[in-house]
Amino acid sequence: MKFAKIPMATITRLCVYVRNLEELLTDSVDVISSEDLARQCDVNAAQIRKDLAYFGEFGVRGVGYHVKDLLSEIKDILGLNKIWNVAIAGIGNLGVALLNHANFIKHGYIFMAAVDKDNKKIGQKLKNGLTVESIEKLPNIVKEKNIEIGIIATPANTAQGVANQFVLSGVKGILNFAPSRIQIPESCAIQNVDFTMKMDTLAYFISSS
Amino acid sequence: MKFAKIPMATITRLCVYVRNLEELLTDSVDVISSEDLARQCDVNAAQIRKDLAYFGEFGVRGVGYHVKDLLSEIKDILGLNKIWNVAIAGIGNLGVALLNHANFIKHGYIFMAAVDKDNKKIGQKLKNGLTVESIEKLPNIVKEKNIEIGIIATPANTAQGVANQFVLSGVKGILNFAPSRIQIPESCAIQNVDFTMKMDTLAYFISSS
DNA sequence: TGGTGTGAACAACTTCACAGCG
DNA sequence: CGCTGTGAAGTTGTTCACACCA
Repeated sequence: MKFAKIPMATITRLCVYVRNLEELLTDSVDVISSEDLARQCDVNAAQIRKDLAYFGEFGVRGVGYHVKDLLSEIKDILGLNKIWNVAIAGIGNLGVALLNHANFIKHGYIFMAAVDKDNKKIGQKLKNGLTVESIEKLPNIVKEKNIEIGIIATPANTAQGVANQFVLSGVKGILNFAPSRIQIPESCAIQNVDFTMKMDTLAYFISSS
Repeated sequence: MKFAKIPMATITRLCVYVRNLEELLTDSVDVISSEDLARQCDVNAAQIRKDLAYFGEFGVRGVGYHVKDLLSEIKDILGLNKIWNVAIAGIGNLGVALLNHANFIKHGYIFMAAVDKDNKKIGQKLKNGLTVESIEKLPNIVKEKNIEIGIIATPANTAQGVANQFVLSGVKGILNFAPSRIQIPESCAIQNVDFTMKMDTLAYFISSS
C-alpha cells in the first residue's frame, strides 16, 4: 500500500486522529482499537485502518493501537514533530488574532515575522515581541529567518499580490485567510481558510431545511 | 433532477460561483458560458451545468447564462438574498476580528449581539455599537433579536458548552471557530472553521514533497 | 450554429467482510 | 480469540459525449 495516491480526505482525518489521540493521551489511555477511536472521531473503523495503511502498519492484531506510538507516527507523517517558522502578512484585527492564537504554538508553529504594507503599522511593536516590518523586506526576512510558511491575513484584493511576494521569497506553503482564490505555482502548497464561504454554506442549510 | 440528494461539494462550488459572478457583474459582463465560468472558477464546465441542474434550468442554449440572473438565482438557492441576524460568543482577539470583518456585512450577516462569560468583558462597548453581554442572557437575546446564526469564537474547551447554549436558545446554525468538533442535534446546522487543521494539512504537503 | 442539460461511462472514495496474525 | 490489514463490493461524485433547443 506504500505507493498509492493518498486522498485529501485521508490527510484531513489524520489531523482529526491527532487531536483525539492527544486527548486520549491526556486521559492516560494506553491502547485503543480502531472501533473505539472511530466512535470518538465520528468515522468508520475500516476508514481509520485504511487511512493508516497508506503509511504503514502501526497496530497490533488482536490488541489495537498504542496511543502514544500512533500519535507520534501520525505526527511524523503530518510533519508535526518539528518547529515551523511562520511569517504573517496583514496585521489587522485578524492578523493580530492569529498572532496571539495559542493553538499555533502548541503544534509547533512559531511566528518569526509580521509584515504589512501600511506605513502606520510598520515599526509597531507586537505583544509577542515582534516588530511589524515592511512587506518589501519579505525576501530578506524569509531567507534570514528560514521561514517556510506564510499566512495571508490581508483583504481579498491584495491577497494575490502578497501571495506572489511570498512565492518569490521562497516560502513552501501559504495559509490564505483572504476570501479569494489565489493562483500560485505547484511548487508552493496552499490551504484556504474561507469563513465567508462557510457562512454561506450555513445559510444554505438553514434556508433549505 | 429536482429531488436528488445534493452533494456537499456542490454547495461549496455554488459559493465559488457567487464570488466569481459578483466579479463579472462588477466588470459589466452580461453573459457567460459554462466553459468560461469554469475556467474562472477552476472547475470543469460540465460540473457547473450539473451543479445548477440540481436546482433548475438557468441557462439559454446556444448562448450561456445571464450573469445577473444566474447570480440572483444562486443567491436565492443559498439564502443570500436576505438579512441574517448573528450573535457571536467569545469576544477575544478572534471575536473582535470577526465582528469587524467587512465581508460578513457584504453578504447580509449582521451582528446583533456579542456575548462572553468573562465579567471583565461584559459591559464593554464595541466599535460597531454593540455592548458585550453575559452569555447567560443568550436565550433572551436570541428570542428578542431574532437571531438565527451563532458564531463560536471561544477556546476549544468551552466550545461545546457554548454550543449547547446556542442550541437551547434556538439558533438554527452555528459557525464554529474553536479547534474542536462539537456535538449538536440534527435540527441545528453546523460548519467548522478549523484553521489549525488547515495549518497541519499544509505542514503535511510541505513535508512530503 | 453553439452552448445547455443530461444519461452513461468513469474515477474516487468508503464500507464490507474476512483472511491472517499476535 | 480479537483486532488489524486489505481485496472486493458498494457508493458517491466527476467527466464525457451528445441529443436537444434557442
